Amino acid sequence: MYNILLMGYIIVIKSIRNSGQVLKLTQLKKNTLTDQVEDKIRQAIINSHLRPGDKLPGELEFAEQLGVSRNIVREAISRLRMLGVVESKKKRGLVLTEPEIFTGLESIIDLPVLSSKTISELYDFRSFMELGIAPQVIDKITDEDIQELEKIVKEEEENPEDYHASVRCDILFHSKLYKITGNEILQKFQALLKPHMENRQNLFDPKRFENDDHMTHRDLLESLKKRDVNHFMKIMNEHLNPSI
Amino acid sequence: MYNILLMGYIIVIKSIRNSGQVLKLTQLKKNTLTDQVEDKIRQAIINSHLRPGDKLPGELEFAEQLGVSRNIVREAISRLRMLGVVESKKKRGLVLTEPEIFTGLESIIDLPVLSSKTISELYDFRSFMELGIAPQVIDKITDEDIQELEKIVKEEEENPEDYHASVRCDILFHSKLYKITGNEILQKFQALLKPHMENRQNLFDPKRFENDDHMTHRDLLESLKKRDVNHFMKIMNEHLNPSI
DNA sequence: TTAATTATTATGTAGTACATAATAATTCGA
DNA sequence: TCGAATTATTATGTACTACATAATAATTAA
Repeated sequence: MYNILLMGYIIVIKSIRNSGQVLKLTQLKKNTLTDQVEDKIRQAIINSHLRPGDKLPGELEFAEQLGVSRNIVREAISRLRMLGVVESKKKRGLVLTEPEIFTGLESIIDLPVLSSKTISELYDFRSFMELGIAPQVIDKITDEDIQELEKIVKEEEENPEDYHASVRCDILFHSKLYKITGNEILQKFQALLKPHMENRQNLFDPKRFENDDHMTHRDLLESLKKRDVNHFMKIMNEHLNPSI
Repeated sequence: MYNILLMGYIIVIKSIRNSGQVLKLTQLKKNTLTDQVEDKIRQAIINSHLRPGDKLPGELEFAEQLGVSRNIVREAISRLRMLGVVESKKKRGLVLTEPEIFTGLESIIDLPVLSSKTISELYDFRSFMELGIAPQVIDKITDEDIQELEKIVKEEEENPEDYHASVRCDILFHSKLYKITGNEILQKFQALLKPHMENRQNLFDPKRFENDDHMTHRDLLESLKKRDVNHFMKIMNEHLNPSI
């Protein structure tokens, strides 16, 4: 498989019959100059083993070296700046920075462009983690953490009829578990999905509360007190997937 | 707390003493025009309830309406285009599209800008999921899946000394589990981290293989055959966290 | 010597110009 | 009259120029 450049298009040729037959063009993908320059700059960063804080060439230098207008270079850099990969200040030029890992996700999550399937998968994704953190939670949980969880559960138990309180406590309870792991990426991810969750009741399926033998936050908390991983995973699974 | 606009700066005033004292400027944050326009366009998309496939105003219309140069608008749109939120074709203008959810993450993951802490947390993040998918795996696994896993495990067992084969089989085995869940976001995420994992042996800690009573892929497979969630979670946890 | 002032320079923004491609409008031929 | 071919139109893609702005470097003045 190789590529040829033709009339501004990059034609990806996956297979060519040598027996005199016609070319088979399976994919046709146009890269704008901006795309190419963005890639070049990214490659330059990788190849030069730059680290956050290091200085990059100026816009004009990029433009000259790549033979494109400063305009194009600015568009490319603008993307990297949005992602938090570089910062640019007047006179000082470009400086490599450490980005927030979910900056890109954050900037699309609130747009009405994600399919319901994707949203649904995101929720599952989150549910996976909720269970998966069990060992870390058991490993790291302190007595203070348990006291805090106790408070949340008590507030929930005192308002058995208040739906909104239930939702709030649910989020509080699980957020606290995230926090116990100490994993900041996890917490960022959860914070990103939070606004969505609060608008979607279907996550907090009322059926879960109708069933008498479903696992409540109280059950989870009591299990946590035992500090038994396997037991906690079992209860958490039954809490998250009451139908199983 | 409120903001004022002064000489191109947005000055965030957090507190003002009324007793005749001077202003206290706690934060000074400059938003470039491009940042603002990008935000405007994103807000426009949200407020207009546009869906993928819908058409957006042209660059010039944005520029006129916002009172900025076309240059600025192009930079802002360029960012959205990179994220896969919009596509722009000549004459047709801008069209809203559904982005890949991890496009942003994908474009920074290979850059040498992430701290070792972040990388480490990412791996933990992945480890959480590896365990968290257990219920879905048990729920959805077919006999064919088990046969396929059997093949992978056998290949691993036939090359007990080959380190690279071990790593490859490890990835194959767990990737297969991801696939069984059917969650595409999960698979994308895993694919994103794969190149990193292959370069980092510390993930495949040799200690795991030194210990005689650690849980192997064979153990995981045999547990899967029983289709017992709790047992599988237990084994998976011991496989992932042999020290515990 | 140090503080104040003045260049210098790279980014930020504006504006013009033209190429290009996709669509719309028009013309031409049967 | 209809359909095909041609031409016009229009929005994006790229280039270039110009100037404001801010941060640094260089210079001058006390």
